[in-house]
Parts: sequence; structure tokens; C-alpha cells
Amino acid sequence: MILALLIGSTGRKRETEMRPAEELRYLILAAQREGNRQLAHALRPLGVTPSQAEVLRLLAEHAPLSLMQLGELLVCEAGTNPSRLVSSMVQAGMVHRVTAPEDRRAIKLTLTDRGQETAAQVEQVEAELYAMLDASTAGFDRDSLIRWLGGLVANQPSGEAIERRKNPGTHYATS
Amino acid sequence: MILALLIGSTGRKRETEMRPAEELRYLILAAQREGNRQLAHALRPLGVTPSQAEVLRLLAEHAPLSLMQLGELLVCEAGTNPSRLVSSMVQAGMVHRVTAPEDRRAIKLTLTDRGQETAAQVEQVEAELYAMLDASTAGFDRDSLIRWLGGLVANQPSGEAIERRKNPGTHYATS
DNA sequence: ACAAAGTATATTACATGTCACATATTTTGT
DNA sequence: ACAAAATATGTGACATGTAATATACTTTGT
Repeated sequence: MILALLIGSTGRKRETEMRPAEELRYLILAAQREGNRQLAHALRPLGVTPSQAEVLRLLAEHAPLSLMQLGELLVCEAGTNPSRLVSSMVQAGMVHRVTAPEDRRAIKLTLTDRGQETAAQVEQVEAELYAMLDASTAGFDRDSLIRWLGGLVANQPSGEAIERRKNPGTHYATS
Repeated sequence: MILALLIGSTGRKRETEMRPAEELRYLILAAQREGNRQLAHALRPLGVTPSQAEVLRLLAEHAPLSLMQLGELLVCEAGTNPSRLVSSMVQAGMVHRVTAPEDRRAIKLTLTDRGQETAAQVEQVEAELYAMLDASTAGFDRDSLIRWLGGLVANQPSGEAIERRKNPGTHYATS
């Protein structure tokens, strides 16, 4: 502590408290980064990345989807076009991509057998991490947090993607 | 709703509630993404990205820093080596980079005049966004949230970076 | 004194977040 | 019927999150 004071007097600005909103900003960033790292680490043996895993699980639940529909449900890349992400998975033999019969501009995405297997493994990995997250919210008002965060991202692409996933069938472009 | 049931019966899995931990996962991801977008949009007139802005503000507060010290304080890229990020800013004339006299492996980073000016502008942009974030937490137990998130990221690189920023001088590698 | 081990930074590689633009197809308006 | 506008997807560019590797320098051990 004496050392800290000595360093502090070598031309440094006097230390100030970090503003709560600033701390919250960085904590949200930190939570996302560290969560993503843990997920990426757990998924590594399956040979998929977190974003790819999200696609696998969405297709397992909702296939067939067009690229746009998929983009509307993806949080990792909300509001954009996940063409490259899907291409990597077609290359890897996890996703089938065919031109949609009713609209030559569009494609239909489904999982291959391999994709189905990987999606099931992803689901297990996720369940383990969710159990850890459940444990960390024990004794904490999780529902309030969910409501607050939901309000924070409402009417923005990522927030809308989450809403669509919670209520499939009511937000879809007609397929 | 009738339509949703009809669509639901065309080979789709029966819809289920989204598990709260899963929702929380995606809400954190959404909050980070949308916050970053807003910040990037607000910073665009200054010609800097969110990560660069973080560097500017850290150097404004704590220069001179070595690359490793900077890496220890950065949340955006915690636990890694921000060499490319810093190089882009040296190129852009915002950061001075000189070899440290006491250790030829190391460098010392400081802001140029231009960097100082940009850092001040970044601070204003941030203040406006923090005010919005403050408004969104009115009536919400922000301190509990901060404590919970802090626990979630504790003992991980990003969380450690935040702690170091809150308590500069006690966590530094000696400079 | 010298070699081995450790360290600070730079570079490479892959994936991706974001935005802009290109191309082909479908829809709309006249 | 035809042109203009809109739309679905693919591609290019820049920045960066993450991990691995390379190089030069410093420290440690003998």
C-alpha cells in the first residue's frame, strides 16, 4: 500500500472510483468473453465453435430454415447474414444447403446426420455449462436480471432474435 | 396462434420453454453486442473503434504502460497481447511506442497530442452512453447485479483486468 | 562465464463481428 | 409486358477474439 502511494505520486493522475455504469459495461463485456471462452473450450473436442454450435442447435430445433430465417434467430450475429458461418458448416459436412424450390434466390438449410449427432453433443455441453450458471444464480434474483437485460436489448436485433426463439411460429417470415 | 400450432405440427419438435440459464446466456451476449454497436456508432465520427477507445482511455489515465501492463488492464482482449491493436493506433498517430530503457524486450506506450485529444472526446461519448445506462438501471438493484457479475468473472482474465482497473497500483507488475 | 530457461513483443492463422457492395431472382407499378 | 424496385444470398474489406509460434532479450542456475 505504501508502494502504491509512491507509484501514485510519479506523475500519475489521482485515482478515482470507477463509475458504476462503466463497471457494469465492462462486467457485461467480461461475462460474455469469459463465458464464450469456457464454451469454446468445452466445444473444442467436438470440433465446433460457439457460433457454429448456435447454428447447429437452431437447425436441430427448427429446420428447415432459409438463411434469412436463421439470421433472424441467431444472437451471435443478429441482423446480419450468416452466409460465411453456414458455408463453413456445409464444408465441414454438418449442414445441407439446397436452393428453395419456391424461390430461386433462397436456400433451405437442414442438418446432415453428422450435424444431428454433433448438435446432440452440443446440447450436452450446454447443459453442463447451464448447470454451472444455475449454481451461480442461486440466491440471486435471476428473474429480475432477465427482465432487466430483456429491456436493455429490446427492439434491437439481438434482443429480437431472442424473442423470436422464445416464441417460434409467431415471428417467422412465412416459410 | 392457430397458425403457430399448424406450423408446429409439420414435423417440428414441440416447442418448449427456453431454459432460464440459456436465456441469460443469450441476453448477456445480446447486451454486449448491442452495447458495442451503440458505442461503435457513437465513436465512428472520432475515427476509433471500441477497442481502440478502451486503449486511449487507459493510456490517458495510466501512461506510460508496457504492452503487457496494457494487456492486463484491457477487458476487450484480456489475457492476450494487444500488439496489433496498439500497432493500428501507432499507425494512426494516436500512440507513441518506444523501447523501454531498462528492458530492451519491452516497450513504453504513451499518447500523442492527437491521442490525448481523441481520448477526451471518447470520454464525452462514454459519459453520454453511461447516462443512458444509468437511466436503464433506475429502480433496479444495480449493486447486486454488479456483485453477481463480479463473482461470475472472478479469477478469470477479464475479471482480473476489471479489478486491476478499480485498484491501480496494487496489481501492477512493477514498472 | 556461459548455457538454459524464462519473458516481452511481434507475427501468423483461423474464425467472426460488422458493414458495404455485387449478383441473381422475384415482386411491384405502370 | 416490361422496367424499376425490392429481396435473398454471396463476397470483399477491416478489425479483432483467440491461440500458436517466432524472435530477441533478460534472468537464473551451474
